[in-house]
Amino acid sequence: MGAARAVRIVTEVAAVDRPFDYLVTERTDRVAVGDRVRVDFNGRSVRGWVTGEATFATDLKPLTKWLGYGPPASLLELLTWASERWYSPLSRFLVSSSPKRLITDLPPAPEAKALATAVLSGVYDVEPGVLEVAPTTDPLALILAAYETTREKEGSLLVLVPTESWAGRLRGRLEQRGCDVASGDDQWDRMRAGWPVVVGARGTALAPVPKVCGAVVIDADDEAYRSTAAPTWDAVTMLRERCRRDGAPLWLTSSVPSPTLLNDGAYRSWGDVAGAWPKIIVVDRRQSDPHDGVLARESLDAAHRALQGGDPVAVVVVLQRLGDGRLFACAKCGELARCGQCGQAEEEVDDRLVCRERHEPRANFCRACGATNLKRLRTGVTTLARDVAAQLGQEVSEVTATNDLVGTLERVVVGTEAVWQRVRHCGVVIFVDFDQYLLAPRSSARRGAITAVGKAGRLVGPRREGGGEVVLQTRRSEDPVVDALVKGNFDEIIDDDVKIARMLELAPYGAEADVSGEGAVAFVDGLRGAKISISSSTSGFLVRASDVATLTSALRAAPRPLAKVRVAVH
DNA sequence: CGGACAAGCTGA
DNA sequence: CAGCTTGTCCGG
Repeated sequence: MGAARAVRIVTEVAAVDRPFDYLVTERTDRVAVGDRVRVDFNGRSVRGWVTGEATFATDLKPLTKWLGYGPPASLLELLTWASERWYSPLSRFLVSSSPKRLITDLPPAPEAKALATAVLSGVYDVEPGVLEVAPTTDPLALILAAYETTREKEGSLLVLVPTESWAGRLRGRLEQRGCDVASGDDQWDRMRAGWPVVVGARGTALAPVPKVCGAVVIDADDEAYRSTAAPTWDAVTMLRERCRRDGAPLWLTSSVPSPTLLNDGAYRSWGDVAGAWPKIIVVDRRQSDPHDGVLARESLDAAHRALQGGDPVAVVVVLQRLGDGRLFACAKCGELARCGQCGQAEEEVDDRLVCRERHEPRANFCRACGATNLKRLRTGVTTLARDVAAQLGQEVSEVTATNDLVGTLERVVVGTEAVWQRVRHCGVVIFVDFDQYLLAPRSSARRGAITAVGKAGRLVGPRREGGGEVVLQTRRSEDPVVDALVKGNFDEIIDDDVKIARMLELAPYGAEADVSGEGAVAFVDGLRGAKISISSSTSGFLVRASDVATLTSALRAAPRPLAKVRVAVH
């Protein structure tokens, strides 16, 4: 009979974010750190996790039952770090790296096999770090290179892509080349057993592999890598920390690396960047005939060229609707109505022009030529589709996130950015109103504009291979973003964004958290005295600090009010 | 979170 | 003052 044993338990009850000790009995003596257990907690039976060993005491209650495997012990420290980093109960992260169904058996993991030499011939060494990669460049060679360089080391290679459907396709391609891949919640047991490769979306950053030997994140700036629900953790920050702890290399790709991604480091180009961007045609709508329809003459020409080709879907027309705001432009000279202070698009309210921030409401006239005749520019997808159909003399399919129509699309598709999900290839993508990106009231708008063109590029193919075309209809042809897209060179944009982030102390040169909910006022009140600044925002408060550590320690030190508070640490 | 128990409110 | 609501505390 061995010494009596006790373990530390964190329960599923997220509101009680603190461990409790329980006694290990004969029927629960197989428990290990990380495992799922059932305990009697204040009179009710709840599930929990073993987070560590505890010192024996006589007044402890016994564990009720061993339920199955949970995250490996080696992952618990990272999860604890994450709960502090994003101001969250530990149980939230324990759930994220636990299986949906209980797992009581683990399969033996295979060894990481060498790739066939035929496959390897196209693979070359790539140093870890941030890689600038054109959107049409196939990342498979990079992933295979990462696999080959880490294969002999102990642990699993994590490969992240923005969507599950991409992960499914990538998985098949890696298996074809001889990799043993685990992906999806139904293969949680394989990950827990330490499968050589794990492929998936955001959640893969918390895959229950015991050790990471390397990680690759494709399109690391994609918004899909950040959780929109609290805790608002992001896969890149998580993997940086995970790889640092496991001494594993990390490869991050992006077509326009953000300051956060660069994180004070440098980036290198991978492959032919400029030539792998699509061919761009800029159409300045200030100069086009005002009697033209939504598509300018040059856009119509490009559409007709595409319709000559064999693509089932030849033409994609994209309209990004950002809120209900409408753009106004001068009916005479075509210049956009923009705020003199912030440069954002203005809209008409009570016969006056105001920007979103209501900086300086002003009389209804054009700054450029003084004309008082302004016209509304924005249209919805349905009216746009009708106009495009009339202009091209073709049947048109509408694609938006809400109308997930199944079946075949017409050769001309009009829609929001939901089209990237529906169409795989086409001859031309036309952004009817590219200014919607350029003038979006977000600091990341410039990169958002470039990313959107990159997604369009995936449909039409790279310029070097004589792919299709991307048409940008704009009133801001002189914009540096448009210029960079035409050249396929984003160095200036990337450097500028870093300078702006430094100047404004945006991430990674400063840290921010949104505080909202009923108890936000009381919570923010309790933050006084800490080295932080507090300002009100649309949803509540914006709390800022010089760095993440200062921010999270201030948040943790503040008393939690009874009313609900949502804290989103960026 | 949710049960336990205490303190406050109400009505015949 | 029973019977109910609302508040506060605490869990191993």
